[in-house]
This record gives sequence, C-alpha cells and structure tokens, in this order.
Amino acid sequence: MKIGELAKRSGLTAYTIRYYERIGLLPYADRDRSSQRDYDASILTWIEFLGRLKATGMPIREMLRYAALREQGAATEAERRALLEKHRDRVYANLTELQANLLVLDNKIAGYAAAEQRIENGHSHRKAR
Amino acid sequence: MKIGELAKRSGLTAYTIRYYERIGLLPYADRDRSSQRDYDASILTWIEFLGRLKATGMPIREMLRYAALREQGAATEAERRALLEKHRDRVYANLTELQANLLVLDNKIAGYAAAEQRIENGHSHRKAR
DNA sequence: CCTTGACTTAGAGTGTACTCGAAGCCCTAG
DNA sequence: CTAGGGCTTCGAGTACACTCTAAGTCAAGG
Repeated sequence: MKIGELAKRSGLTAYTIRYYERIGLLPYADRDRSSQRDYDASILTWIEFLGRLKATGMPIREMLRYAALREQGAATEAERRALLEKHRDRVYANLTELQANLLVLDNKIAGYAAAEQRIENGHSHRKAR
Repeated sequence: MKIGELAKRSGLTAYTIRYYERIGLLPYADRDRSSQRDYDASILTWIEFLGRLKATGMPIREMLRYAALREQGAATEAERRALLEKHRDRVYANLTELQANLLVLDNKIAGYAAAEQRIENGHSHRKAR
C-alpha cells in the first residue's frame, strides 16, 4: 500500500505520515524500486493505537518514548506497561475533571434557560399556575 | 487587587492576564493613578469560568465570542446559551470517546500484565494448579 | 534621598504539532 | 511518446496559546 492509500485508510494526511516517520513515531517504511513507501496493512493497527494515545492527550514526546521501547522488542514490555499505566492515571484524572466541568456547564445553561423562561412569562403577562 | 495578587489567586501568570486583556478575553482593567491595573475580586469568577471552558477544550476564538456577547449585556443571553450548549455537546462526545479510549488502554495494560505473569511462571518452572 | 520590587508597554520568542511549497522522479493511460 | 498524477526530499511556513525581554515608571521602606 502506498502513502496515499494509507492516508485514506488511517485518516492521517500523507504529510502527517511522512512527518511521523521523520520523527520516529512510525518505523522507517520500506520503499519500492522507485523509492516510494510501501506499507503493510499491519501499520494501521499501530497508527490506530497512536491515535488513541493522541486522543487521550499524550504528547508526541511520550509517544516517541513508547515507540522507541517497542522497537527494542519484548524486553521493554514492563517499561511500556508502566508508561501506559502512568498515562492512564492521568487520563482518568482528566476525565473526572471533565465530568465536573460538564456539570458546571450544564448548570450555567440551565441558568440561561430559567432566565429565558422568566422573560417569556414577563412578556406574555402570564402567571405561573 | 493588583495584577500580581490576581495572578496568585487565579492561578494564571501576570503575563497571561495581560495577554487575555489584550485579546479581549478579560475586560480592560481600571488603572490606578500610576497606571497599574486594579482588579475587583469579581473578576475571579469570570477567570474561573474561562478556565472551565479552556479545560473542556474550547479554543480561545470561541471564548472571545462568548466574552464579546457578555460585554453586550443581557440581550445576548440566548446566543450565549446556544454557544454553551453547542460546546457542551462537543465536550460530552469527547468525554464518551475518552472513556472508550480509556477502556482500550486498560485492556492493553492488562495484556502486558498477563504477559509478565506468563514470564514469571516460566522462569520459576511452576505449573498452574 | 535612594534602592527595591512590582508594575507598565510594545513587540519578539517559544513549544507543539503539523502543513505546505518547490523541484524533481517515475509509472500508467491515451 | 507524452501528459497526468502520485510520489520523493528538504526546508520553510502556519496556528495556537502563551511567555518573556527591554526599557522605563512609580510607590514604599530604610
């Protein structure tokens, strides 16, 4: 699979894929005889995982660390696990905070809704029954 | 309250407070006779709310829109409400996605844990009982 | 009076993560 | 055989949100 195809399937742009390879987030891809990148479908699994790390707010620096450990093989699994656990805990904390903020947002919105209600009642000169 | 004090109380740096004022996220602060910003404690409520918008991923552009509406008074409440509702829905979607990613992360970690367990069993030449 | 430290402004610099432009190569279809 | 499209590399440019520097002002304490 060439880069354009991979871009379509992964949701990344070809620019981003090259960028990720340049910085080491994606392994250096094999090239065909005209120097074009030729990808195996298995790369998609890795890209998807990277997407999850990104979606949960992991900075590229840390993904790079994980990617480097992965390249070094099975001996680094404990460290990879530790890295993910640390990240998961941060994500969890973040999630909790997000839920709290969502509640505040909901209350604020409810406040606006109540205000609108009062205005409507006022405008129509109706009383609550 | 001067800017240093507000910085301490709000958790923003003085740089950030000036930056926010410059771009219109904070109202232009009154100055004392030596041109120093003199804040009323009520600004803290607004800064805290901005913090929540930020923590839930609202870009500054949109906070600016909200801030501008707020400056225009009560007539813009419906629009402000709509803006917040739109944002809340995005946050909610984001939250849901985050939870899903957290689950995947947990599974991945569990996978590493299981692998470690297998290695330990192998090393000690013990059998499951 | 003089130093110290917090403040002022305008504008430049930083970090993160892309995103794109330029110039050129190579395969396929007409 | 040639035009088109997708690919290559390298390096520059962009967007966002700060973050800091420089040069100067000002009020209070010793």
